[in-house]
Amino acid sequence: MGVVCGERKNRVKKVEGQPSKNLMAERRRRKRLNDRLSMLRSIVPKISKMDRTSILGDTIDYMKELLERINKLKEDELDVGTNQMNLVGMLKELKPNEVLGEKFPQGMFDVERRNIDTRIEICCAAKPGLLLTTVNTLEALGLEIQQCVISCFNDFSMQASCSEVGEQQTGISCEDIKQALFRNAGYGGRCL
Amino acid sequence: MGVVCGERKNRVKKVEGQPSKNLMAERRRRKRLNDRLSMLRSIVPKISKMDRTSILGDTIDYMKELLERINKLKEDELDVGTNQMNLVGMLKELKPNEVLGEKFPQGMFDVERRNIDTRIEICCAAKPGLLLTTVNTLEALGLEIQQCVISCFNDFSMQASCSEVGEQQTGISCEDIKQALFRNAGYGGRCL
DNA sequence: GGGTACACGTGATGC
DNA sequence: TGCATCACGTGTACC
Repeated sequence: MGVVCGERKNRVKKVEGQPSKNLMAERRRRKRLNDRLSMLRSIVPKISKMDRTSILGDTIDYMKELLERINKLKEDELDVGTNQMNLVGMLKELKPNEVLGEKFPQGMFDVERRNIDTRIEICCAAKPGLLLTTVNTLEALGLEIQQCVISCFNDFSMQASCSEVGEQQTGISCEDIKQALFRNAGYGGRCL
Repeated sequence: MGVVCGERKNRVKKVEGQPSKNLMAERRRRKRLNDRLSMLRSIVPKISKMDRTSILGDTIDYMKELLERINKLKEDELDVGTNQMNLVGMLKELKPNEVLGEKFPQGMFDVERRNIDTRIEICCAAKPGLLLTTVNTLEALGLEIQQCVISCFNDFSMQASCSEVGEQQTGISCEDIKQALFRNAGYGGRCL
């Protein structure tokens, strides 16, 4: 139990000069450890008790909480990320004309029928009066614009859903409409 | 120097039964502390050394890193949040007609000049042929549409930037354009 | 061998 | 008083 007498002095006599150095080193070590502990205590916001054990325990809890918050934030960012992708996709779908030049040097004209609707999609180079003549052409073909989104900045883009008016139901084909719009836009009589 | 003999026993004789209990308590305490330290070491991913001091130091660094990551994520979320707000704002600006009914029962017609541009903003109830007549009206007034976004779903919305053509510069006032568009949309001769 | 880090038992202190 | 925690000096193992 640590109670020893004479013979022990002989055992440790050769390290007589050492203890003081070891003592100082141990003191420095304890100081470093306590400093780190103080830093930890100053960083962790929720300290239940000033115990060394409690400090470490609270630190562990706090780190777990931080990790959870990071996971939550990452999930949220993923969500809004996809949402933003959707919005960007919508905008791109709305006006794909900004990248028209490389993809459709001759413009893009698409007409198709869905039930009673005639869906028209145009994307071509803009020029003065094109909007007016296009709307005029559609009316002349007996197509009434029900819903549409039009934008003309660098290019002219139009997406419209039309219904046929008057008695001339099915009197005109999608291809005819397409050719009429194509010519109206100033291109030749043939399109891709 | 820790080397003591008989007389020391006498000094602590009154607490003879105590040391063993304190000893066990101290052992338990040390064990708890080491357990927490092990948990910390298992949680923190980057452990430079197995030192107690290093473990605490690495824990501190890791916590700071986690806090930075949280701040980064929060900033990002704020950014995409505002970006999304911008996009939503753009879309709302593009077609505020969806909420037209409550806000502008008589439609909204705005015309103003900016340098050589005439900016027109219309938001009113949709009706067949309105797009055509509106474009026609603008042309009749000597206004050539340079840039525009038009949408007609539940309501008709148009934002256009026009330039005056021909020799009739400044021959027409913003108010005149406004009244013309207002009448063209089917309303009376007066608008808000 | 000199240096470092840890575990240990112990005394002191606070509640 | 009893119980828990801490600081301390020391012994010892590892490079």
